[in-house]
Amino acid sequence: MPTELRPSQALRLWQDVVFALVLDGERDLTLRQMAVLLTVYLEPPPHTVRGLAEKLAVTKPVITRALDTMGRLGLVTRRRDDADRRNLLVHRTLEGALAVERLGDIIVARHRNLPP
Amino acid sequence: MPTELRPSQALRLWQDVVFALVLDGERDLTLRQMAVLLTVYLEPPPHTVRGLAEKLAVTKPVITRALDTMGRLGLVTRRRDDADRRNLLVHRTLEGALAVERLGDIIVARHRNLPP
DNA sequence: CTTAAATAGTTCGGTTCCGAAACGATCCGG
DNA sequence: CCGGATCGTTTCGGAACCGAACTATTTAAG
Repeated sequence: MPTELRPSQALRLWQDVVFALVLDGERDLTLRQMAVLLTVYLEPPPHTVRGLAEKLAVTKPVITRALDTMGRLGLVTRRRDDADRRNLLVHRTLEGALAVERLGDIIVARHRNLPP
Repeated sequence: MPTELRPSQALRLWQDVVFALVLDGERDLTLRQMAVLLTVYLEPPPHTVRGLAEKLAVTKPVITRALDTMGRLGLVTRRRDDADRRNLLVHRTLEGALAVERLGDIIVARHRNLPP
């Protein structure tokens, strides 16, 4: 575990990363969309609409729309579950993995440059 | 400066905090709105619409609308500058300071609970 | 005094997002 | 089979947000 982070440092880190995301100009993901993206890439599969909706405490259409948007951006794909064809499994993509990796690098870099 | 943060830890931290914000149920602030809020509370005054727009590389209406929303939520107030009455100075509020403080505490707590 | 520049706000058409409800597709127990 | 339950999507009206262009107020320059 890293050493303790002071509140002022934590806020500075958060501000730096938020700024990096905003300034990047690219399409801003909603906080909810970001939560979906990180869940898909950080937690073990399978990921279903129902499961994501429960985890985020939001309605299912929110997940459907988030997947629409992120699918358009190439960050995830949807595939039917052959075992139970009602289910829809969310899969990772190379592009999505790279985007998440970039986010991780941004956070690490801003954390490294934090004032003492 | 805290010890180095690994990318996997950084992403887990980001996910934890985003989840805390999403689950809080309260109306989600946009990333841009969050950037404005943190700038007002972490950087020295004065803060003008023009200055915030330049810093975020967005148009002025974006700032005006963000201040509208945050003003409705009681997170900031606007006051005319008596020295130059074209300017509008963004001021902090008690409620806003508490909200930012809560965010800092969330980040610190999630950082502390990070797996090794 | 008059004109140009600067500042913040407003209007416009279009896009995205929201929750609730209705909908079709699929599975399962009897 | 078949009726109910489950799953994801779509539809609906309403709200928020966006950039571009325009307006109103105030300052500064000539």
